Amino acid sequence: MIELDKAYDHSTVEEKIYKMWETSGYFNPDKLPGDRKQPYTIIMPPPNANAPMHLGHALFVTIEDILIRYKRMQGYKTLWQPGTDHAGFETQVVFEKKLEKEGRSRFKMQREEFYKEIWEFVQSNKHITENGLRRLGASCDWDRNIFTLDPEIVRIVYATFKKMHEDGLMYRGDRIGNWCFKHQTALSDLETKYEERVEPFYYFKYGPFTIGTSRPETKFGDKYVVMHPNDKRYAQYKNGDTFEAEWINGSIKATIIKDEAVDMEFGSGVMTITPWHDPVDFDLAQKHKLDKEQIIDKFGKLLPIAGEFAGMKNAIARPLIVEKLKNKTLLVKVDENYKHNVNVCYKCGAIIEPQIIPQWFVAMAKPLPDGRPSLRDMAINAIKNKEVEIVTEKFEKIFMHWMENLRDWPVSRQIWWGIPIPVKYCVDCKEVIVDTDDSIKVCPKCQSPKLEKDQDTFDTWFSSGQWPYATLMANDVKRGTKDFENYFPTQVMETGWDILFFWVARMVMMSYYRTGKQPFEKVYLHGLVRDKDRQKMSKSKGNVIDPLGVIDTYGCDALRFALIFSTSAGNDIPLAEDKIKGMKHFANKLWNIARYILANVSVPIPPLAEGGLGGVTDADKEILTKLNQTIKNTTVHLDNFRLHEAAQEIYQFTWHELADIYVEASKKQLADETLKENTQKLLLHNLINIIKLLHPFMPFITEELWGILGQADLLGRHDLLIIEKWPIV
RNA sequence: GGGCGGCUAGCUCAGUGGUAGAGCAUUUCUUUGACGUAGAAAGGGUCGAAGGUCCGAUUCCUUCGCCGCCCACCA
Repeated sequence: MIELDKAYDHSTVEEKIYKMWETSGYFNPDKLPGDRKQPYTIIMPPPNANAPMHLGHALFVTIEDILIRYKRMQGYKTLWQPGTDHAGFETQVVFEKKLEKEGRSRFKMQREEFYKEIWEFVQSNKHITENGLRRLGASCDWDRNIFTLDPEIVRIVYATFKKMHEDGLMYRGDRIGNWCFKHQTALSDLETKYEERVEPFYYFKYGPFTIGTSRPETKFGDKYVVMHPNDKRYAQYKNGDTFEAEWINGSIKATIIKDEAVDMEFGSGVMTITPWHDPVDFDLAQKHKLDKEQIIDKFGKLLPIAGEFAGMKNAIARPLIVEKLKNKTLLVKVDENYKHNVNVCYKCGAIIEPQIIPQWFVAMAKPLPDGRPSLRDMAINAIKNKEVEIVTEKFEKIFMHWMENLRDWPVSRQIWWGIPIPVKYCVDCKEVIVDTDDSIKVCPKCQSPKLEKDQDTFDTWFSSGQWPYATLMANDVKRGTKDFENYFPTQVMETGWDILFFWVARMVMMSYYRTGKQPFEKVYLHGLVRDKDRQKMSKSKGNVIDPLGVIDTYGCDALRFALIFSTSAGNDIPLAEDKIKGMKHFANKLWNIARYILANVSVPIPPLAEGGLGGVTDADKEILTKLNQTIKNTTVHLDNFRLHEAAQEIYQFTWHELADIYVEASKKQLADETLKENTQKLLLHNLINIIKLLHPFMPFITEELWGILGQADLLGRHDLLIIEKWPIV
């Protein structure tokens, strides 16, 4: 007879069990036993290779691992495709901070040198991330592990770029975009945020008009004054009229533009425009075909047009310019309490300066040359037709709303850590040459050998947006598999709602574009893990829970169960250490149920599946009914992504039915010779079933107990629990 | 400005057209051999407010009140 320790000790179990799984090969769908035909695939959202483990990792691993383990037990050919992400901008920002601490800067480095260092930095952190996933119990197929900068992936990304370029969806445009001075790169709208500021709002005399602005330092070149066509005050002026206006650095010849974009109620109801540095002004200038002039350079300094202010940072120049205008008696009044939103970089908080800098864009609303709808419309249709379903419908609404207002996507970044844009420009004839393997040495149009490489890299999301098919296609090249054929489209994409637009939307669009199919059938979105007061966890608040530390203290299973226990899809998750502790108690409860059964049951009940199990006493009948209900409900909940309800169901049964009631009843029944054998069978039957039901949630303790039951000769023939059959009622 | 969501026990949250649920916390009792990381018992909620539909509403509809989030953004 095997006697268990009085308490479950996770520290002696987890590493051993994980190794057992990994060497078994069962993470790899090709090595799963039995004749498995139906695939079930989840592409793991690749964690940033450089990011330290946080609870977000623990949450996504737990959810995806539950789904995968569940389906594996149900006999599916399960592939959970892991990978890590170079995370272009994110990683470069982290690395630049590191350089800053060392008193260095990328702007004083060679590009190759910088790239090499950051590559090594990422490679060394990558293993830490991957081992963290192992400690969380992730049953993903490490044989297929892949990195976003692997050459096979890059080739697929380039092929997409080339096709988009040929199809006229990828274009290089002189459009206004967000510019971060600190990082010296363009950013998409998603990568900026608004902050409320109170700043002075100035009214200046401009010829016969009074104009309002919060940014006098951009106004040097302003030579268009815009007013509403219905503005009765200025009915005597016509569109295109000109006049002389005394301005900051002398007299300016100004032109009147009438446009309904002007709000007569705001400010003075009249404005001058700065098309190079303001999106609204830019649109107006495009519409009326007006000149555009750059006032501020890429570093936030005023250009020579600013006269004596040239070379100054705009913030320093502003009060001086106001002072000068005041001395020229052009300052009318100042509103000191003007509250407005300022666009800032989401990483560093530096003010974003709109700039016209040539960037590559993907057309979102342009129909495809092969007759298919635009990228945007394909994604909208996918949701409407339910080819892609987002779990919890509210996100479908949010998704649609965003999609319908989508603008073209700028995909070039002026950063170095990323996939270079595979384009060369002919110095002589300006031809744009797409060269995905660096093989073109002379201009195909004018034969000039003077070619310049595009210096930019892709937005990370341009490559990760292709991740579902790119990983599978890359596997096929690297490993000679038929993964794309076998596993695409995938079944579930599980990720945080915060990257619904960044990532999920892009994956849907690009997948339809490249493969004609949806990348995944379901999207399950999880929330943010917060502390018990619903505060976001952050280092500065000191409320961060380190998942690996928690695993050391309470065990991985306890952490997983706590994360999943009272959360529904899409809602943020408050997690306190108490909760994890409570779930450790639950693991211990399960352990002790097994301990009791091992001490009291000596006969195996082969063949388990072939019945012979019936209730004799009321307690017997009751527990069998409840067990069957639990199996049924758990299965239905899992099928509908209600993981928390499934967890609660099992918890309730295990503790409050099996332990509290039946185990107690069994003590008397075991003493009665006429009931003894049947009671033993029922105890074992219940234990085996809850171990199976719990396995996706608490993989370590269940696998350990399974092994012990096997050693005690209570299971008949058995393999690892990870591939046992899911109970069926 | 547009959109989405929440409001249920002290706390954190599930759930439901038919007499309200869990975990934690609180109180009392119990050291009988599965487990004191436990067991037994108890207290605690007009399910945000008002109206409507219904035999019946915490659940469906409307309005309102707080709270939160997303998107857009005014010179």
